[in-house]
Amino acid sequence: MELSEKAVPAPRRKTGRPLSFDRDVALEQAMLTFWAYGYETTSIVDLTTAMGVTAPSLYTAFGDKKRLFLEAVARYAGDSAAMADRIAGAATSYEAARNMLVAAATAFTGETTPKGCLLASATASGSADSAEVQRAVATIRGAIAEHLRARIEQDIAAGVLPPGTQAVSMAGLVIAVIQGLSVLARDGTTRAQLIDIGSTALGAWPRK
Amino acid sequence: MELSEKAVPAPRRKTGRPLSFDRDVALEQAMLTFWAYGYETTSIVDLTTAMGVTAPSLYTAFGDKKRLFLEAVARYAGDSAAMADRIAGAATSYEAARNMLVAAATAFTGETTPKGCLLASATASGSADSAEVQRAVATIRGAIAEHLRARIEQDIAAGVLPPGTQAVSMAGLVIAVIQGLSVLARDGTTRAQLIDIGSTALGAWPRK
DNA sequence: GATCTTTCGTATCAATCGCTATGAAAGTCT
DNA sequence: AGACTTTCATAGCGATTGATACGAAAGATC
Repeated sequence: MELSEKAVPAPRRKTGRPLSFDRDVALEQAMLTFWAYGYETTSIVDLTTAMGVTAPSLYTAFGDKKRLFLEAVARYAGDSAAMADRIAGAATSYEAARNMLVAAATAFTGETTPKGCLLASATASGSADSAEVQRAVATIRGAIAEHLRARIEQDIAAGVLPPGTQAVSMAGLVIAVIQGLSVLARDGTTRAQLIDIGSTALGAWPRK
Repeated sequence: MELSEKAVPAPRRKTGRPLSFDRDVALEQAMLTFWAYGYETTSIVDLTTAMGVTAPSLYTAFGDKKRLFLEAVARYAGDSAAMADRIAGAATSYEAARNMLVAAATAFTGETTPKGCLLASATASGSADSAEVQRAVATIRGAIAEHLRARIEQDIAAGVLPPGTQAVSMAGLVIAVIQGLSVLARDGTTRAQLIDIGSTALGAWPRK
């Protein structure tokens, strides 16, 4: 379960002038800004304004824009990792999928957070500069899909799901629907409608 | 069936020096560039390079970046409008949905076109500047969903689908899966896998 | 051919992009 | 206290952003 690799939060020297701001709070604000505007379309000024920090402080504390984004994604995925934990903990893969879909629909329509999914909204670009960013979010999606796939295989082996069940396709469907819900959430679709769509998707779940 | 409002291609004066380039070809290249890089992350230089046109020519022929994008989207949606036509023409709403999903999975993994969906990749940003762009692509998604919903209602009335069928949720699911397939296509998922996921989603279709 | 209209290529515009040089300030260390 | 280390705020770096001013060039109209 290493979705976020902890990314070495900071060396934290023993001497020198201490940070005048709360690093975690600033990172949280950066995450929300990236969540709202995406990676390339979030400017350093946007970040420094939201974080309440000057540009040099941002760079000394987080490296550069890309590393700040990756750290923000790791924090965001930390919440997703908790969701991934629920995959293993769920009674069945069906319930795991249902929990994921409902959690996604709820998170994507939060009132104190931007609409949609940070991972889905991160990159609209295929530029070489943001290739690493694209890989990072794709890796997280792949990891979540892999966890769900393994949980489905487990149900197949246990006889909860029919032998012919396509675990990869089922897991892929859940991920696709979740990312699709993010798009619809940005379009203004309500939480109730998103949950209905997620519930409808579960109709594709094989029954024994 | 007015998905793309034709957007007034150009006034086309009778006098003056004629365009030295093919406007349709240039628009096609602009569409492909936006498709690959998104709206905000596509620069004017990117466009002029791909279109083989200088910046002043681009502005005199297409207005500004936003109008060029909207016209490019209208052209892209023209292909989607053909897909929407197939909704009405399909024997059942199930086959309409199946055709849409397969067509999407195929288009999103084309070898001569960028990966994913232009509409899904257009905006990663919620900035005020691109609000109109976001509304435009959302409107197209809504129009396609509405066509499919109407086709589903038609099947319900004809007794092809059970009376309790949630047409809005079913149509929303198809749109969500299609937009999700775009994300997965960008991640590198193969065409075969995308088609499998689309086929799996159809398992949610109500049976009489 | 003269005139008019429009597009052409060249050379930019101000604004913003991500990022940093610089020296003063604020701490911890011996 | 004095030396050392790191962050602070100010100011600005070169590069790129979307969009144009300008005059020459190319065609239609008379």
